Amino acid sequence: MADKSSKPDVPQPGKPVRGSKTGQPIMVLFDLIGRRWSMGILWNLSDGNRTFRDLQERCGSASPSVLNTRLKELRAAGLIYNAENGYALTEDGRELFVRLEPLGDWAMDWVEKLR
Amino acid sequence: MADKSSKPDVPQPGKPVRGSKTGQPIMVLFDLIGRRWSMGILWNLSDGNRTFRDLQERCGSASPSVLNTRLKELRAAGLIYNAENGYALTEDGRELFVRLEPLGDWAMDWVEKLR
DNA sequence: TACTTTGCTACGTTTTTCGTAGCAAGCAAA
DNA sequence: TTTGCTTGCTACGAAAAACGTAGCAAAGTA
Repeated sequence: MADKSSKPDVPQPGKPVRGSKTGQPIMVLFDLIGRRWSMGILWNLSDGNRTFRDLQERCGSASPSVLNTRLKELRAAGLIYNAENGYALTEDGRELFVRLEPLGDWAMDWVEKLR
Repeated sequence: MADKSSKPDVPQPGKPVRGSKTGQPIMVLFDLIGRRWSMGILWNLSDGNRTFRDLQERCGSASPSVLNTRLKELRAAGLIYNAENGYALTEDGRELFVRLEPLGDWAMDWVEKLR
């Protein structure tokens, strides 16, 4: 594994790999969680551990390869870890989730309004 | 393969174009804002109107084409609008930002910890 | 032992994003 | 009026990311 000849794949957390050059913390965070499935993964881990397959189902159309990439990224960033019975949020991950949670209720109203 | 002469480009809000099949509101929202630059744009509009160029600078490496796409998406979703002096948050956009704001302080601590 | 589930990797194909290069419109001197 | 600047965007080829599917080793189950 870790074939360096073809894929860079997993970005290092803390360094703005790609994205905002400013280096502002919020932008570093956005660069990490502002990707497909990242927030969905965190959201789905919030109420208990989930296996890879669980997450695949809950994240609808995420292919196993991207899902795997996202999981590695989030793990490298210290937001999730590999528990015995699947993936789980770390303390940091839970803290982040707490800040994400209010989006849930708001999204309901917003989607409602759009229809 | 549909029409080749024009780009689909702008997804319709409210319909999970690509992404989560579940249709859960939060996933619809994540599908919109969980893309490169989306949250950064909202963040940068929070403290006043910004021109296209302003946003380009603040969003570091966003190319004008993606930036334009993101702006169209957010506008279609009713989160931003085209004011006389640049782009601005709508009422909904401001409401969303309020829920995003706590991430800023947390990100500072988090990035600090990572170093 | 054989079968199933799980967690992933490989890999070829689409989609997205990037990185320029324009270009029309507005403005502001000259 | 012409010239030159800035702004908001579009075009387009190239690179990177995401997709979809196949497949495989390990662990669990019958």
